Amino acid sequence: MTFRLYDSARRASVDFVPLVPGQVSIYCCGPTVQSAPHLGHVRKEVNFDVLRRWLEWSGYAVTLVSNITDIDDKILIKAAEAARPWWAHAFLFENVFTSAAASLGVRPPTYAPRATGHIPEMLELVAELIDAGHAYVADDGTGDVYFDVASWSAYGELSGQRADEMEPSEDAEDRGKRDPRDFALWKGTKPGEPATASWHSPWGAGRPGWHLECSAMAGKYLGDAFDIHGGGLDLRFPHHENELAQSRAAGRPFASYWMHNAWVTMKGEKMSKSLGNTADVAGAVAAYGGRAVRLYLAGPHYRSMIELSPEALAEASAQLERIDSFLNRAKEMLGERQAGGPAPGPYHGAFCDAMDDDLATPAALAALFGLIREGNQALAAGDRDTVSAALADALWMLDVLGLNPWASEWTDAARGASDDLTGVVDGLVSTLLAQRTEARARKDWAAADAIRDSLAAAGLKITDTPDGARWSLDRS
RNA sequence: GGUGGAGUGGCCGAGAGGCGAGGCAACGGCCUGCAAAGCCGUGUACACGGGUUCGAAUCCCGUCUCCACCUCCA
Repeated sequence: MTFRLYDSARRASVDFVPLVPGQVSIYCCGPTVQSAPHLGHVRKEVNFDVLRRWLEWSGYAVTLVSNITDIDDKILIKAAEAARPWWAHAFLFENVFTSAAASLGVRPPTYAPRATGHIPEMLELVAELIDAGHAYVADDGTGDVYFDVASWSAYGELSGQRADEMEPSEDAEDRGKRDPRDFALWKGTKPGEPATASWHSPWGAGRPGWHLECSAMAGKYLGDAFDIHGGGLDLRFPHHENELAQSRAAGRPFASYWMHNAWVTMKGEKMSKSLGNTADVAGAVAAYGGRAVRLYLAGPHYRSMIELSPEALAEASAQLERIDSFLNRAKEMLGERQAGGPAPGPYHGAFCDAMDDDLATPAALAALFGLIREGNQALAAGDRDTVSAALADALWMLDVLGLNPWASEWTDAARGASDDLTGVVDGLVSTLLAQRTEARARKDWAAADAIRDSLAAAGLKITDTPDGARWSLDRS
């Protein structure tokens, strides 16, 4: 079975055929680093990280480009409010964003180009568009350069919008636009803007428009034609429509497939800064752990809206406990013995089929849980071979999803965290557990339960196993 | 006005003409000193009204409700 994906442009699931056999090039719109990311922003990171991992496991060499928009109206405004230079503001939040993604096990993209580092490429694209008759310099002296939507008849092909049916823009800042639908490629510097936020161009000092950046950077890193363009559903129009128009109008084929993830909602409404209903990534990670948050974001299908609630995160956490409980018990049973190679069973095949079917993570998780049930049965029956195979395959599936607790992205994060006191707690708790074991041995249940209760009060869950008591953090 | 999406059992969440995805919760049983975990079992759900069909949550027609995009937005 080959990989199939839902192409937003064609509005259908189609077989994926890369431009170059064995290679996949992906451009995914990254953050505008104006403030800390919320869960909606990182959903995209997680979704596309899963895509990348699946393609890599499928044998493709993947190049993933995710840009950093580090110059933009909002950055200038927010930086001014914070009384810091815009470039310092942008870099600060780029770092916040990067660590938020890392805290969810998202691997860094192959390239993360910053808009400000690619002004020459952007100017080149603008020049091409002007030469081709698809862009014009505003005649009001502002130095703005606009894309001429009326000159590009295919405009609207991505979003299905017909230019003549659109609501007229109420943008008061139209300045020198010939048509309200035209969008800025280059913004002439306005009075009062920092001199550092201004670059020379043949049309006067200014800075790039948002849409222009992505086309220019995609072209530089992936070439005029590449495989997949991704981003949040809300970018489809106008941002992606504009990217597509300006790229094709400049003679560049651009993306073969468009993938858009749905957003995170709160009380049924889209999470967004303008609505003020955002949930901080760091807070969720602190409360539930990065893997639980990742599972919450990656579990539902990427094209489904997901509602954020404490219950939803708690459930993801409960699911993770079921997974980890099997992993840990299997590891204990097998000891140092390596998990066996996955003799691919029905669950393995079901998992792969699901992932090949437009990243159907819900069905993939169902396969994982089926495998875990099988593994738990084998555990109870003392069937080491089956446990070994189930463990190996479960770890493989978890690697695909970025949820393998023993993979470096999670073990490194734990090791690097200054507040990881696992070893310390283990030392303290083991003494108490030893006392409890003695109490149980002499059937002093009251004493044994008192120790368990006191540990529970401290937030630790104690589980008795045939090989002794185990403790874990109780996140429920 | 234009363009899309959604309404599934107590909850979350898949599926998209015919065998009850999966998870969480609940209940019963096994196991356990008791728990926990695990295992076994228990659910006849698809907004509403019609229609097509041997058969519809899935197709068609109509209705209602919700959300989003068309303006910065993952």
